[in-house]
Amino acid sequence: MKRGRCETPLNDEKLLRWRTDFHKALSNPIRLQIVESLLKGERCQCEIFPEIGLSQSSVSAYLSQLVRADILNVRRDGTRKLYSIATSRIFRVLASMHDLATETLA
Amino acid sequence: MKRGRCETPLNDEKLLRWRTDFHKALSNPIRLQIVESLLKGERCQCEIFPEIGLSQSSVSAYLSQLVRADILNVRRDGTRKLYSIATSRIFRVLASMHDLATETLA
DNA sequence: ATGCAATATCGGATAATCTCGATATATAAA
DNA sequence: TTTATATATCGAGATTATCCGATATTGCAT
Repeated sequence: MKRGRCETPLNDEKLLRWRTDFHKALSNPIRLQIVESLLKGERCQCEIFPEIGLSQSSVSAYLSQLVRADILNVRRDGTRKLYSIATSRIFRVLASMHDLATETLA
Repeated sequence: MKRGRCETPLNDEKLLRWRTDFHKALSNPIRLQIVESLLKGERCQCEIFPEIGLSQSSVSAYLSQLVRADILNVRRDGTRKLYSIATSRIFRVLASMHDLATETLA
């Protein structure tokens, strides 16, 4: 009985959790702004947090949260950490969300 | 200086708020389940809340929240209230979110 | 090793969310 | 008008989120 190449068929519970965690991560204006500020490319925390206007510790925690939600990637660059949007699929969802918002508010 | 048919050009602040409110509304497993249960069509609260397994008052509040976030529509039908997904654009966003989740977890 | 700059973590204060039971309101029917 | 059903609102306790300053850690250069 072939069912595709997935051994453990996608658990609905896990799927639901992942989706709510995704939404929770973007349910805060600061975090959404951080993500939006990465649409044009990779940036380090040291660039992000002064322009956000929140303490370094808060922005650090927010960035970790966004990474845990699979929304951002991190990589080291010497003493810094560079953050970027995890996958092109995230771009697509963000774009469709922006469209939904503008059309709904229009 | 023509700028399209929108008098007050879309305020970024309002847009950001709407988007975070949208995500917040879907950041709870119960609320996401409620929305998903409406994918097949309109239903009343009296159908929804027993299968959700939460108190009537909680589900009532959640439904109002989803309406306020422009995710659901309501209409009266006698003593009941029928809820449905607000627009087809919501369907599209939900579908793209489902795809993102399954692909990310795969 | 020492110092510096970037990032992470901890403890805590305040605010928001979740959820309930109890109660109030609204609609329709008898 | 009274009753029954569906929905809404209130008050409260438990949990979680938000944010900070202080402190720890990490990696690089000197």
